[in-house]
Amino acid sequence: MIETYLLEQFLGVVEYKTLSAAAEELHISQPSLSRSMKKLEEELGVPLFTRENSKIILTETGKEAAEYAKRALQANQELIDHVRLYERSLNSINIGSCAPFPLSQVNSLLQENFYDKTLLSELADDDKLIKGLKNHYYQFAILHELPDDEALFVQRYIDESLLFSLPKDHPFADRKELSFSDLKDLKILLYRGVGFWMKICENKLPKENLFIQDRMETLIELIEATAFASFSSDVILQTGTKDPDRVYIPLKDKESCVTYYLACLNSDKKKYDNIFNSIRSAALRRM
Amino acid sequence: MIETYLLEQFLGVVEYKTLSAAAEELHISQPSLSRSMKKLEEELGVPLFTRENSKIILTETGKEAAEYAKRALQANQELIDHVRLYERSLNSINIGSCAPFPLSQVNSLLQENFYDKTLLSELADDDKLIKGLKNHYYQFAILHELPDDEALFVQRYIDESLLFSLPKDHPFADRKELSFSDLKDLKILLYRGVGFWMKICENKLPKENLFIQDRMETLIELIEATAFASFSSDVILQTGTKDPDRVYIPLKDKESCVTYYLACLNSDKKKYDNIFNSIRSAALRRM
DNA sequence: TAACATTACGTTAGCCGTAACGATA
DNA sequence: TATCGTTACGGCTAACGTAATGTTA
Repeated sequence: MIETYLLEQFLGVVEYKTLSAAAEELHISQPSLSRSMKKLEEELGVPLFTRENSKIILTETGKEAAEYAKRALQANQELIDHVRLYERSLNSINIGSCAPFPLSQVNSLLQENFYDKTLLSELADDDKLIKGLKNHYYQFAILHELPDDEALFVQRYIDESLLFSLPKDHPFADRKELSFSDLKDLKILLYRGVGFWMKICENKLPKENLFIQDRMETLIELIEATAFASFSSDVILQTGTKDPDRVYIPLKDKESCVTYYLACLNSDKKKYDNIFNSIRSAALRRM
Repeated sequence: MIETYLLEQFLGVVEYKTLSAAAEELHISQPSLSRSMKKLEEELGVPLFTRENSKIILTETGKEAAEYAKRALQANQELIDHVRLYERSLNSINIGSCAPFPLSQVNSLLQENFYDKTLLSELADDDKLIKGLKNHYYQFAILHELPDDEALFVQRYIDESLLFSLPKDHPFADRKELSFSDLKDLKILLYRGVGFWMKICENKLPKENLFIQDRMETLIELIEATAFASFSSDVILQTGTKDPDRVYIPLKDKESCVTYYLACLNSDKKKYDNIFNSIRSAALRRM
């Protein structure tokens, strides 16, 4: 068997063409690399380079060897990656979500069920969520679209409708509903950590009117101190506090109303059965 | 990246369950193996064993790691095997054949065309020949059945018909033809290196009547010194010498008449075009 | 002469084995 | 006590860096 360091050095030489360039890249001396390549050829029993005019050039066999060396190193890296992810998945529950509201809900539900495990949660795009489920980076993902994937178990979770928040003395304050096109001239305060909602806002509204805030505290202060508009949602109002100085107006665009789905790997479904049961019964209570 | 020797040692421990047993198997000391496993866990950043009661037991993560370690070592071994075979295929032409007669013919044809390369030839079963072509162990194979395989280029080569050889004073000597069933009471001298013909003889004739000889010289001496029967073929008589003290009688069974095919990989076909052309024109001359 | 590879030589890191130790059945 | 694993210590292999040498453009 060939030691890994020889293959790494070999691929360095293949990539950088000369021993000197590769040695610098690999942070070892040129003579050391020269010896390593000799050793590799010795162990394979096959010449990988032709040495002429103080140049080393890959042979045909060397090119073949490079292809297979790549595969060997890739398998080695996959071992490392997979084992670390697997260990992580045993000791913690990792949740990815496309939006913050359902994440906090699911978080507390999971905390009750897995009190002995660390919960890690983060926002991510839908495709990153699905990839993450598949490679065990996430155990749960909250999506806003039904994925078409055999490997995933998906359960409908909860709906959320965007509301537009305005001071009570705003000209639009007595409207029964609004649409994104009505808002295009309004300055709007927005929290950066809203997941996929950010993309919808960026698509529907002029960028220069979106005052995006990194810190929630700052956002709240600004809402209190100014007459700028902002967003909320039906489910946030149900659980959170309503600002008495503001009115909340529904948006009639179809993008403002989403359904969230909770997903896990099919192979994990049994393990998390009680989670999905809780969600299902909670959904029934809401109906 | 994880060095190869650590993975080999790890899989040794996985297989032999205890450090002491694995150490003996791997021909290293037990403490060395103990340190290696610690180092592996250290480098992965993940525990692979639980250590209790002076026992080490694989964790769930350890089992996953073993699976991936196997793949990594397999990729490493494939690198070695493939590179060696590839180098071999560049420097020599390797021919496998199901029978000796066409092999010697093809051998001399190839010798003319590749005077700068070493020719290696050997007898083998048809399935070993096809496998050998596919993994570049052989560049050419002589088969006696048309293979059904997309990856292979196959050209009809030559026919051979078995003849039965008898002393002129043998009761069967004036027969025009014979069949295997006629021969079942005769003692028959046979050379071991006849390739697939051996299987046909073993199927059609009683084992105790086959006097198989390892050395061709011995066979010839025995044929001259005894009245036992033996085999020859039409093409052998055409190129070789006919024994004036013997008669040669055709066998009417369909198994006694075969067609040989010369095969190579489709991807190599262009490289060997002139070889196949020579064969084709030689075949036309015989018609 | 500048760039590149190889050879020579001394240093050092790290892998190994022996021996001693600790724990368990 | 026998078995198994870990720790401690010293040796030795072999990978490394520096320096010198050889070769070509």
